[in-house]
Amino acid sequence: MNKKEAIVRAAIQVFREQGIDKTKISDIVKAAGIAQGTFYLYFPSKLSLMPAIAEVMVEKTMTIVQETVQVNASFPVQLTQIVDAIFMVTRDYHEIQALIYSGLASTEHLKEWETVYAPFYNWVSERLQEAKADGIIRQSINVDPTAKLVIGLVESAAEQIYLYDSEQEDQARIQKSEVNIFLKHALGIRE
Amino acid sequence: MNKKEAIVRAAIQVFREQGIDKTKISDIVKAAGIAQGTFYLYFPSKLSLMPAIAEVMVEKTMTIVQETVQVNASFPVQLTQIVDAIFMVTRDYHEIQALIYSGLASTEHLKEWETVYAPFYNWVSERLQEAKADGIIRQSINVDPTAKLVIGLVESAAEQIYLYDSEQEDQARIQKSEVNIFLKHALGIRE
Amino acid sequence: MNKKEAIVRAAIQVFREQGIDKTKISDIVKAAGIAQGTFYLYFPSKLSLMPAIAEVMVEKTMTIVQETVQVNASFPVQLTQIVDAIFMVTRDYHEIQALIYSGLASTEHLKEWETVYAPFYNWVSERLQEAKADGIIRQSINVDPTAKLVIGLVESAAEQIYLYDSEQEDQARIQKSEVNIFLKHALGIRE
Amino acid sequence: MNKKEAIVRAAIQVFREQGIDKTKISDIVKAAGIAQGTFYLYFPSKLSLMPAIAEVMVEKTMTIVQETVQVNASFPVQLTQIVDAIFMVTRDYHEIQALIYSGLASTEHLKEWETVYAPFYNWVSERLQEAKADGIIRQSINVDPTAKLVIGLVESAAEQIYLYDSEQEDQARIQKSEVNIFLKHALGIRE
DNA sequence: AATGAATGAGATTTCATTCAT
DNA sequence: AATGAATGAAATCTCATTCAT
Repeated sequence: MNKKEAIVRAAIQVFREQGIDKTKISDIVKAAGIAQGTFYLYFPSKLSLMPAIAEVMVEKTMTIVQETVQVNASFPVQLTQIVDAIFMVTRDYHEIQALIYSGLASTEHLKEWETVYAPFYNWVSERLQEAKADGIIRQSINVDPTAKLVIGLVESAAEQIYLYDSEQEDQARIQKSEVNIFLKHALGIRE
Repeated sequence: MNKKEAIVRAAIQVFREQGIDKTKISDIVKAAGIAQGTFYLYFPSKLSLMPAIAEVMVEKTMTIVQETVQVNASFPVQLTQIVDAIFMVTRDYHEIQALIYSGLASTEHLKEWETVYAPFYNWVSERLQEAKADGIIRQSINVDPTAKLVIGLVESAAEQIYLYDSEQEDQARIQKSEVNIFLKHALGIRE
Repeated sequence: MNKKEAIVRAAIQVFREQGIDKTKISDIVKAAGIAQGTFYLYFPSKLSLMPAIAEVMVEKTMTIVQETVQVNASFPVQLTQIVDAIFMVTRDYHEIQALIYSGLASTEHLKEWETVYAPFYNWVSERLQEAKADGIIRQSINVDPTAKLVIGLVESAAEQIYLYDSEQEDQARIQKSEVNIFLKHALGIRE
Repeated sequence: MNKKEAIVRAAIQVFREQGIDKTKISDIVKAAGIAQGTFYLYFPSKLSLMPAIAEVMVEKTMTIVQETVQVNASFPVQLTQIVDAIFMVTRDYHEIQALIYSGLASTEHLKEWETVYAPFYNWVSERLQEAKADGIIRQSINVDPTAKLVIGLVESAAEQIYLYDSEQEDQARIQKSEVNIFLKHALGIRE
């Protein structure tokens, strides 16, 4: 069994349950079923876990997105699917997103953050590029920065709902609909 | 002199300088010029400062926004001014925003958060309402949820820039321009 | 209203509820309905309360004893009444007795202790003196030390019961009966 | 080397020297020769030491009693030896007895107290049983409750002397003599 | 006499980290 | 590689006491 992976898994679980600040290394090792000292064979500190956690989270995000978004669907449909996917990830992992955010921010691991998140930005960027090439969205769009804006917009919209309560599916449906309309206009979608 | 206020002021300052994790209560009281025990007269812990800090931050935001946005300007101009203002606040206080976010999230003060942010949401909502009444933006807009989307979008765009480095004015200018165009289409602004 | 008395009353109440160690001066003043600083106008410290509390306790004890013991009763009857009275006091105030004991012990107020308890010792001593004069108990008895032994014996017997639970009336009845027989022989009572 | 035992040993020593109130945990760990944090590995607080201390104290008492009381001596002689032993223990450890008493009383460890004291009660009870079988004491005696009365009587008599001053050997001799006579009659000893 | 906010020395407590096994 | 008891520096927190009002 891979101890490093066990540590990361356990950390995600414990962080979600009690927050990053209140979590002691001893909580993590207990959850991982390993000895206190073993932790230090793999990570020099609590914060150094963050990039590894971030990586796992981005993988999860990508998995959910790719499971949700149909390759052959039209761009407008794909866009609503992306929104669905991001809402889903936010609902299930918003505590982790927050802690990655503040955990990375409070260290010198910041540069790794961009690298880690890059695959998701790129993937959306590519979708936008295709849509632009197909003439489905306005031609004035710069795909790279716009991809980031879209992801930021949707994530923040989802957080506004799920920050308080992850059981808000009614609210979430309304918010998603608002986001879709907002995006349709922002991107100048022609149907 | 109001000690409670002094504590909050000092906490914001010290948190900005050294981050929330590295800040000891003793740093805060030193900066506030009060005795260690006095802190506990007003706050039971470091995290319980968060709602009070959030309140001050929203006040600061409102002040900057109202100083930046001209009352008589047209809505499109006001919108770019709102974007400028949010970027400004984010640049100067992104550490605080991050910590409010994770600080609130890791406690049970979540419900207070909506209340605290409400004035800002409302203010933008009113601007949108006026613009809608004047026929400047598309009539299909629901002003309340859209106000939240707009603020979330701009904040997340600003954070993408300033999270790494608050000296990125060139990058910021480009990002703001992207946001403005994005918003112009999203809101269906007619000039 | 007499503040000093209010403080002593409040202290007894709070000490009984939470023990001497866990009781802060702030708890006492809160219960007494006075300001923190006022305490120090009457007592220089928490432990300096002890002699005053002890005095009140001995008064209570004497009151109960004198209400229970009939002046005209024969000595053997009076003795069982004394046992009843001490059991009663111990049941209701054993926490206080313990804290007076340790409270006085941990200070330099020890000398006051003897003075404070003296009236009770003396009263029992007088009863023994009378009984001796009446030839009801053995003539070899030294009344003063024996009075102390009797009180010590009965108190310790009562504590053995009530230390754990003040609702032990069945157990208490048995124990009292044992004490009475023990004392009857110890004192050489002739009936 | 057993750290838990070292802590209890050190605590008894330091408590005797400076009293329970004035003793800091840091004093205990210093005396035990361990690190501050190690204390918390074994005990959550100063008061939680009490049951462990009580146990050691009862062991010490038993040891002294068994060293003092001669197995082949007649019961009357054994009884005076028991009195001697209890006076000795009280002289040397009255501070500890007081603190066990109030320390146990102020916590929820009360139930353990009976268990801890049981061996001593039983041992005296057995002596009484033998004496009763040998017809040396009155046949109406119930050995178990009487054992407790005897121990309580002697302890309280000893405390009356040594509470104030452990150098009172003259007083102690007189008091012991009083106790012996008192007991001789109470138990109906036939010589 | 009475108040109670403020104090700060000093206690408790935590927990990341080490290291002998 | 793995362990986990032990560490102790460094933090939090308490609360008796003061003192300006």
